[in-house]
Amino acid sequence: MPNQALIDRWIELFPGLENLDAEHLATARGAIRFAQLASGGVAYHQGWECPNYVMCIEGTTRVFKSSGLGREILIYKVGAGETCVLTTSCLLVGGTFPAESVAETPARLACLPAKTFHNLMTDSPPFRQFVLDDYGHLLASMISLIDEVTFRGLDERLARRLLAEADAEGTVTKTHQQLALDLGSVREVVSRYLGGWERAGWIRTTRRKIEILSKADLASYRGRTSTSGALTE
Amino acid sequence: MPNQALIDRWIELFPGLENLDAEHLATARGAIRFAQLASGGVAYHQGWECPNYVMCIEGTTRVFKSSGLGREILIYKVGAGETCVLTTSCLLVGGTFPAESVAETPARLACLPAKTFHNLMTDSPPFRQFVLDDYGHLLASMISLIDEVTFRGLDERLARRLLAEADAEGTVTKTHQQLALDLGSVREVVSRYLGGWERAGWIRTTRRKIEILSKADLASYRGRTSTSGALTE
DNA sequence: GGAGGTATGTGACCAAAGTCACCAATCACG
DNA sequence: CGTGATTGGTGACTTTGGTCACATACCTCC
Repeated sequence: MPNQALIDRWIELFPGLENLDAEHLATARGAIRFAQLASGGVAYHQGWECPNYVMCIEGTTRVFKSSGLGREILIYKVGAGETCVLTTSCLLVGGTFPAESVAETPARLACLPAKTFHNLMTDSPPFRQFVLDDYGHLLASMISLIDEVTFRGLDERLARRLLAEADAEGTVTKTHQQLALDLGSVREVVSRYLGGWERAGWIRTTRRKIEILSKADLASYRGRTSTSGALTE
Repeated sequence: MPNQALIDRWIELFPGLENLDAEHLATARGAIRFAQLASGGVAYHQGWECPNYVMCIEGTTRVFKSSGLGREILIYKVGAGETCVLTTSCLLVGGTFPAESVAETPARLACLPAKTFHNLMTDSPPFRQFVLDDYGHLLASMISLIDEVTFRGLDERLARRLLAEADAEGTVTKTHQQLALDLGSVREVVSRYLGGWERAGWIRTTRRKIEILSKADLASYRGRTSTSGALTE
């Protein structure tokens, strides 16, 4: 894809950028670089320096924390039109990347060099707004992740995850192993719950694919733990 | 305490503010308000609007997420000289407070009204720097919390927590119940581990107090889970 | 110095989730 | 087709951590 086409696509995907004045937008256009990641390619390893502000143009990237072998937990995903918010944190504080980031599908990324990022943060209020909005949303989603991991059962989290991963037809194209990695658990446990739900007629599973038959049952599913109804009283 | 003394104390505690130019600092001084919280007083409830940027002058505040009754998990604490970073997020994104914030000891807070906060964010680069530095650190600490909750045993987390709460003499002045709430667990389990460590001679416990006798043992303690040594290889 | 509140110790039990060890499908590809 | 790799299914077992039910302590305050 020629560079000009990429720039157009980039601007189109991030409408927040249209509020920049001409001068700042020109600066951004001039400095932006594009990178292509194959599926499974590593965008960041834990501990890496963060030389760019990264926006995703195409494909998706998983950002996760990995344990001493075998287990991982998904922190968030970055899709087209979203930014890799952890890079923001690195850039702001000057630290290193605190997690792993790997392309889930082939991905194309727009990278704004740190220097340009900092200049724009200083000079352009709309750019600041653009960056900090995303950041705030990530924080909120991380708090809700902490809440889920601490207080909700794996079954409940799995149900949510299925709904989150489902496409428009209600199909999730993932292996049990991949779901387990998203949740910080292991395959056997995921398989067990899915098996139960299949027997209950809520889903149908085939190799690499899970069809959701009863969105409602999954959505209202609460592990035995739940007192959450009482919360709002 | 007279207002002037509070202002002095505030400026002293937040040296980052000294980089503001005279004009902006004067704006801040003019707008700042002080609030006093009794121990156990609520600074924020989940879902509240966030009308102020909050800095802590004295005492400490716990920011935690609470489950459907009885359980909580500590997200971070705010001590003198620190800011309540979640309020930053609320202010920047315009959302509501996503957790609870309660004074652990009597606390005095400096509050900068949202309007002044936004003006300073726009006009003063040093103020921005001041705010965003803190903001970035919170993300890193939340990721490490997610990691701990997901992959580490409660015993290991308890050991860390004791070390974190210990004063210079190695004494932790907290009840088992309070420790349990910090960790998102329950008293009985905490008591069990403490009992074991007391028998092992690592700590000595008395009512409301835990003395750490062997910092080294606690610090190197790893639940049975640990592959973490293998991580770095 | 007793009464009542607060904090802790503990045993018995249970449930959730991880581990281990297989086996059975399914698929890709030569 | 047939062989090997990937994926999923399942039973048996262990560990961790939460629940319940009490029994003590200890501390405060009249």
